[in-house]
Amino acid sequence: MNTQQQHLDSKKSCAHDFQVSCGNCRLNSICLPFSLEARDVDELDRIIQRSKPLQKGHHLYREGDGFQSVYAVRAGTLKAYQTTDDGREQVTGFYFPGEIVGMDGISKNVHASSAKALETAAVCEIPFASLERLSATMPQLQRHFFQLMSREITEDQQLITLLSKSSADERVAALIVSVSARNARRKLSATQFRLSMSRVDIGNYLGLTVETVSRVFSRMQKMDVLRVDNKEIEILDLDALQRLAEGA
Amino acid sequence: MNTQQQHLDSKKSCAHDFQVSCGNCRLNSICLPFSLEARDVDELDRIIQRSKPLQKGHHLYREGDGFQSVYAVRAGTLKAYQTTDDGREQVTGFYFPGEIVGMDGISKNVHASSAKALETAAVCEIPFASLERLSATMPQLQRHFFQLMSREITEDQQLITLLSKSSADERVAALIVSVSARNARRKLSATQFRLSMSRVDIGNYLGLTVETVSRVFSRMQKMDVLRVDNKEIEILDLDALQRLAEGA
DNA sequence: CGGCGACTTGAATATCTTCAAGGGGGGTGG
DNA sequence: CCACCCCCCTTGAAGATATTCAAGTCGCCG
Repeated sequence: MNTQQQHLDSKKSCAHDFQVSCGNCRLNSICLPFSLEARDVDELDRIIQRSKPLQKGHHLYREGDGFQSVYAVRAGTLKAYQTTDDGREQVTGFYFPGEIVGMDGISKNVHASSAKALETAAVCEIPFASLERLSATMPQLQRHFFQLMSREITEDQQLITLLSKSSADERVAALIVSVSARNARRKLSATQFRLSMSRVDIGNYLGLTVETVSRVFSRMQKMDVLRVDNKEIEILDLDALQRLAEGA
Repeated sequence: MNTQQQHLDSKKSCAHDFQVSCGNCRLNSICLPFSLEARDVDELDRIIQRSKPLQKGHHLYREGDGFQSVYAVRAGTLKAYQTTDDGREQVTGFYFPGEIVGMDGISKNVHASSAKALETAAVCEIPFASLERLSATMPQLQRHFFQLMSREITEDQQLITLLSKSSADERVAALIVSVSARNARRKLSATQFRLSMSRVDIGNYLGLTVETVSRVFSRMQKMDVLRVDNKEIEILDLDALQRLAEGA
């Protein structure tokens, strides 16, 4: 890819770039550029702003902030959460590299949730107005973004089903399986990884208390399905875990 | 609106039309045409297919069906639901007139859920390929559809919060408040209406058993917040109900 | 080294579910 | 037109699951 190589070179000259371009990003096959032609990727590249790393605990945006952009996660993990009227927090999702966060702000031009880095993270900012403009001329991009939003919908609905129908064991199993699958998608180990989120966040996300999450981990360890060492997870029996997640 | 009147007349000549056009639809201010100019509405009109009524219990589409279109509800109520691997059903949403159903199919070109009429219903079918094409030339339509999808995301996330954090009373109260608000949006009574869904569907949607839903209704009746007569609901104290929904 | 936050574990309690039984309304067929 | 049946809804009592409260451990950062 000659054009990509040129891009790479031209960008390297700028000391403020933290990553070069979508064209040579390790994640481009699962991220927004997916299914775009090389020349279209370059166009997309031009509207994307790569910012400096986001420190652990810092916010990408907050509930109520004006909506300007969606963000592709490049490194690290984010959590999205809402605060209820009475001050409680609800984690609505975790976002891994290659995934898009911030689409909840489109509807009202205001972010409906906050996004916070669970560990040092990096994101690509995609100004939504530019994305809309580009989408009008690039049908594939328009389609792909529709698909990404639709995927967010179906994933939320899966979580709804999980919260509505499943026991504590099933919920935790489903989360671990999900993290495992998303790791595999990025060519990382599906069976050994570090959970970037705390037990509190997990419980919050799954509608359980910390204590319950902890107990479930212990139980699964006793069943030789998992090996848990603080945040380090090793899946010993992925099949069993999947069966658990589906309510066996 | 002269163009609308013409439209109306020209359509009336066709005996198979069940409704005339977006231009004179009672719901156009809350439905897809929202924020479009009159001439754009006409263009939208041309791609929309108005079908004959959908009988109670019949499916608009089923999980696994190829995705072709999204649908605007014109009359009646639909429920969307998924079937889990072990055969259980999860209701993921109720759809009232003016609302769009079927967006979950965009992501994989296959419907991720089924949609079924809870009472005799009518829908406007919007072929998605045409909508995409039109969106490329009508920025407002593109934007509005992005917004509708984003709204579905934020609504799903609200349901997630409800399922994750709220007691049975709060869940039921929230549903009633939601139905009330959606009625008001259509200029119907916010305090008196007929619930088109069964207790089973309500429980399924809210992650509760039928019995629990029934008990909650009874309790609220005793508290003089609601008057419940089978499916007929009268809200006696909307404030109290809202406070309940927010966890008072 | 000290302290604080995150995690684990146990016992008591609450909420919701499950199981069981009965009432009522609408539709169908006699 | 009435009777019957089926489905939906309601209510009660027993039981299960997760929460709450409480205490203690572990690891990390200052």
